[in-house]
Amino acid sequence: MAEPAYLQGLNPPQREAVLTTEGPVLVLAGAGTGKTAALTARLAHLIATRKAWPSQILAVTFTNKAAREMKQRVSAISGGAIEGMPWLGTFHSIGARMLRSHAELVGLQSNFTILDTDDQLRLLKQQISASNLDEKRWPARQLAGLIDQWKNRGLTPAQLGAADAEAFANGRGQELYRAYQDRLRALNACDFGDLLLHMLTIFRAHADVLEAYRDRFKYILVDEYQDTNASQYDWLKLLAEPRRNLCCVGDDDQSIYSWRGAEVANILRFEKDFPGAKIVRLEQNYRSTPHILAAATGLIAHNAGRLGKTLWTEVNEGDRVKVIGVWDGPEEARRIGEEIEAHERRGGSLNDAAILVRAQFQTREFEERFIAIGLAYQIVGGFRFYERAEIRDALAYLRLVAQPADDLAFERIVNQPKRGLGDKALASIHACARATGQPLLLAAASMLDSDELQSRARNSLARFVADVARWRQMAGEISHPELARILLDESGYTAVLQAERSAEAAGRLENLTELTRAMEEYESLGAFLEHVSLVMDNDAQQSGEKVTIMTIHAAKGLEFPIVFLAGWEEGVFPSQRALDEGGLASLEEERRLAYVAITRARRKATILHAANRRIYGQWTSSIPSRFVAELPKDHTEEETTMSGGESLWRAQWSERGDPFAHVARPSRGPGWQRAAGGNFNAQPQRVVEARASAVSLGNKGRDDLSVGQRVFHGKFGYGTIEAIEGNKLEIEFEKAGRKRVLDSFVSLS
DNA sequence: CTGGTCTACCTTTTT
DNA sequence: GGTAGACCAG
Repeated sequence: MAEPAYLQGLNPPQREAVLTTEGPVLVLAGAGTGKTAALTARLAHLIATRKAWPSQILAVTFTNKAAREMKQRVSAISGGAIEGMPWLGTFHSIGARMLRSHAELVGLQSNFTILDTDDQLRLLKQQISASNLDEKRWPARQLAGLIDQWKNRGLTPAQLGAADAEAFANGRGQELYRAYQDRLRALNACDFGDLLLHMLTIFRAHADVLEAYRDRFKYILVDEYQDTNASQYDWLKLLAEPRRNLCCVGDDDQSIYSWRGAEVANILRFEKDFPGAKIVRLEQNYRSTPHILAAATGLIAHNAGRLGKTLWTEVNEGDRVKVIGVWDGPEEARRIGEEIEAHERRGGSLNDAAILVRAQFQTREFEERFIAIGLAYQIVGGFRFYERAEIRDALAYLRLVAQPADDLAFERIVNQPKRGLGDKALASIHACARATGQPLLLAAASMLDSDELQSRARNSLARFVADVARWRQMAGEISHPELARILLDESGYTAVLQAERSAEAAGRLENLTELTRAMEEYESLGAFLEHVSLVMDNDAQQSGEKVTIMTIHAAKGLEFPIVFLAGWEEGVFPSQRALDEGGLASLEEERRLAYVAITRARRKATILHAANRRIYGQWTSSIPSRFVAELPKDHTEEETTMSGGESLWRAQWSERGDPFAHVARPSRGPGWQRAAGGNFNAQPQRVVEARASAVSLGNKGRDDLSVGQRVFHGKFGYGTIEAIEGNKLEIEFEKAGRKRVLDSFVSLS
């Protein structure tokens, strides 16, 4: 009779989702149907009934935000009695945690670095130019995208199918992918995709490891199941067998991450994968008014291949969804500003309002307007704290100290602040590192007592190397925030910023202080670096009331009383890219995105579209999004602020053969790229630099050198070996005089 | 080797 | 329109 607290207030389907603990369960949870409440209750139930200890439950979410929220709610619901669940987290953070324990099985050490997109790109760029490919024709971005896709599908270089192996630069994709993986291993690093892919590899090759995890996880819970990609799916499936106590929660209508490899198919075929699965539908909506719900439902009905849900609500009032047509972008911002001010005058809070946009660039218009009228706003997503240059520099210092093999960190900071170590010096260090197979830092150290570098460069490099060595030693002795402070100080980094005396520099210094402060919350440098690479979200500081501006993607899972949906125009939303490239599938994804957008609103949703907008600094006219026309008329209320009235829109609607026929836009579709790529395969091979080839030739253990021998050095020319000491040679050069050089830089003459 | 100018490309969306 | 990378002059 005394019903546990966590069940109170749950409706029958929610209870079913909570109480069906054994066997596969798929919870189809429509927007605003109390999904998180059910999920957390389920966790509480498992723990309260002693079906499992917190440590025996694997609970996976997609975003850190979701993980954090679930953690908080579970501990609140259980009275904080249970210590946090150790295996509740994002796919990536759990993957990282597992991989740290088994890193050696894939050739990594457990303190491997997790690279972000930026590092990844730089690495690939190097790889591409090392393969004598034209970086312009074969952009690293594209290769990164491909590799990402492969990893999302769970494919290692060896597992690429014939079609994929042909991809990129006339079939060199596979080779580059393999080289990239080798390079990562050498750097003791991995990228996001590897966190899962490596674990898959390990699970498949080491039954004992898999067994141990299967044994541990009595129950598995997956949030946002519609967003899982193939490799996450495989990962889950491996772990869920043979118990099959797998509960997946999702909504096929809210699948908006296919560009990231998410496969809606995963949710659509759940029953087939797990025969006897129980399907629970959460359809009672607690969030929105009937008009909002009906508008969203009517819109999404234009998509085919849905599992189908009927959202309903007990609420029985509310306004229709308002659709406003305005003349241009600035007017759109002005109009929304006015609406928000009106809401404020009625005593409403700024926190009630959110502006949701399709793409990040749309936020600028609002930012400008709101600064002008002094309206407090907050842009979520945008520039992330950890992506700022000064933060990345500071992190690179820390990474290099924690991990001397981190070449990317070395490259980033070796001349930051300026030490007179430019491209030339770096190229030398690179050549040496490549020849000797050492990380850059060690190669740099070994070059110090040679004459490979000019004395000025050598001196400052010597200082740098000694600094790093000293910091490494200190790392063991002092706290990591203290280390960070010392490091920024002694490297001269802060001094440079202080000398600058600009507002911007002051801001950067503040950011660095904030960074060291943030470090204090982590128990070790390693823990902090892990946090940084995985939890790249900006912990929004909620001080004071603010209007929130963000992308629809970022808004998923959130709700606001008043929502403004800006830029519903063809080419903006749905985006031009989606229209050009993805065909029907990507149009449907855009529509799901629209569905997500509308269902964020509790009380009032306002959709806007502008007739003119500046895109790339060019005024472009556009027509209302097809999604506007797809909204059921009974639930909308249209308004236009243009003097021409609706007739203007009608005129544009009628010429719908090619809605963009009148709009000038660069003809650069995927077809163009393919054509361009196919035609220029026989580009002349670049002449390999003499010195580079000399270096790679001389690499095999230099037992071919002896005193008195005549050799050639790329920089100093011909000379005779006077003495040999390890890998260092003392050479009397015919033109340059007596020098000490590394053996890897000379070749037999 | 640095600091300036010029140009190409860009805008999806995120872990 | 703005930025990041390339390119060139001190």
